[in-house]
Amino acid sequence: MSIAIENFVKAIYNNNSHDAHNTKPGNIAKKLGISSAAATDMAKKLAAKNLLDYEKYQELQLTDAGKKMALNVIRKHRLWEAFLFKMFDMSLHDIHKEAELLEHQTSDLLAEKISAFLGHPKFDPHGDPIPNEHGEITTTDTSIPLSEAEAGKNYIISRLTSDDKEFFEFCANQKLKYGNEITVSKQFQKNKMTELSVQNNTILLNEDFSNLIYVNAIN
Amino acid sequence: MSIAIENFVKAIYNNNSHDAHNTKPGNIAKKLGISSAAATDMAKKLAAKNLLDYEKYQELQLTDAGKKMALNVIRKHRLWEAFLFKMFDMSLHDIHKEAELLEHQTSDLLAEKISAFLGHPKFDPHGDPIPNEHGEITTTDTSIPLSEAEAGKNYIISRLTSDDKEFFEFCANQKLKYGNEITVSKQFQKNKMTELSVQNNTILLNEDFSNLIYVNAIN
DNA sequence: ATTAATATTTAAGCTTACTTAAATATTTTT
DNA sequence: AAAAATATTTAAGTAAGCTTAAATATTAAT
Repeated sequence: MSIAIENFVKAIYNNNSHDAHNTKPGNIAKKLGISSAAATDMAKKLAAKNLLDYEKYQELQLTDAGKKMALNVIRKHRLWEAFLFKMFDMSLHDIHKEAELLEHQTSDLLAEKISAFLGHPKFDPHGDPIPNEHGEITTTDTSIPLSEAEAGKNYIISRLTSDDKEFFEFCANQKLKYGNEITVSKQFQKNKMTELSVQNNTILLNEDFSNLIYVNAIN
Repeated sequence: MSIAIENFVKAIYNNNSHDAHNTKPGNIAKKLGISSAAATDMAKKLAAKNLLDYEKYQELQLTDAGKKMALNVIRKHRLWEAFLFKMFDMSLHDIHKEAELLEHQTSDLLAEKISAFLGHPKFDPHGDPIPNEHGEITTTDTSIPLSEAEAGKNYIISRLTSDDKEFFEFCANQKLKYGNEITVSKQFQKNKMTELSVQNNTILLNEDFSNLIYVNAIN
């Protein structure tokens, strides 16, 4: 299957994985940087290939085959991220961009070699789960966005969910990394800011950023 | 530039690098597995982009820009080969196939990271020279095909010039690896066979294979 | 030096993956 | 519930990268 098709099913899967209501052609088109017309066209073509269900004006729904394809690409993406992160001194954003390209040109064999080399990791450097070779995600995610965390409690950063360069640069500078421990000191209700401390730094986050950072409470 | 274009200039460069007379559209077409008509079309298009000189019925000649592009792709190919060879237990043939895909999806930045990690190697696992980041090959090749080696002399294997799976499997089994020392025991003139020994094995090669293995004499 | 065999080029056509513009349907607002 | 705003779909068209078949040129053989 082509790169365009792989990116299409991946975009649907990613848009669909948490909430489930932004997979109309227009949403996917925006994510991929193509026109809505192109997305509608592609949706029809992929429906014919049995990768998704298409009904006019409805949300696009991946079939099992479509999900499997998406998860296979996502697996390769996240394995590359984990691998490049371990091997080279590169920013999360640069790593993401490389993985975005390499994911489509990686055999299942090479993916397995990378996975084995890394000890079959369950998460990538953003904390996103890595599907196994059968396209299954075996971990259950109990994390919540930082915007919903409770003041006075401690958390571990479990996911950084963004592709944005500025976001990653900010996180890197402020030690907001996957696996790091933080303490939420205050949630400002009116202006929706979150105050927290990491490694003796106090940081104030607006809602945009605190929604992109997922955390797990420490018992 | 597209993958098709990168492969096209690469094929011309490779066909042209030793001898210089098999770069007509038909030769390139055969190498790329496309029709001659498609190759002629592409040649005209690339001439318009100033990547090569095209004259009807003549050999295709890369311009400086075309050579630079070819060498940039070849650099990435050979860096990937060296990297995968070092990191993973994979056959030379499999490594070649992966590199053939990855070479087109690798930023200059990542290529530099790989090169630095490997200590800026000058050769890939086949013994082919790795161009530097400016597209220059700084090593001079004094090797000769094994078919032209002298009986009774010792040599170091300097290049294995093939993409063929059977060839690589044979070489791997017979310890015919880049850098290994061999002794040529006899050249059979009539049937063009070469007899040699590697690590206490005696091997008889036909012309097909002895032309693909390049060696350097040991003083 | 013709003829025969090959190779290259031209021409017409196809598929993929887009585009823009217009038509149509859905959603939101009032 | 109708009007306004928004989104989706349809239609027509484009560029890249191929194909096959026919025309033309080159190369090899007699």
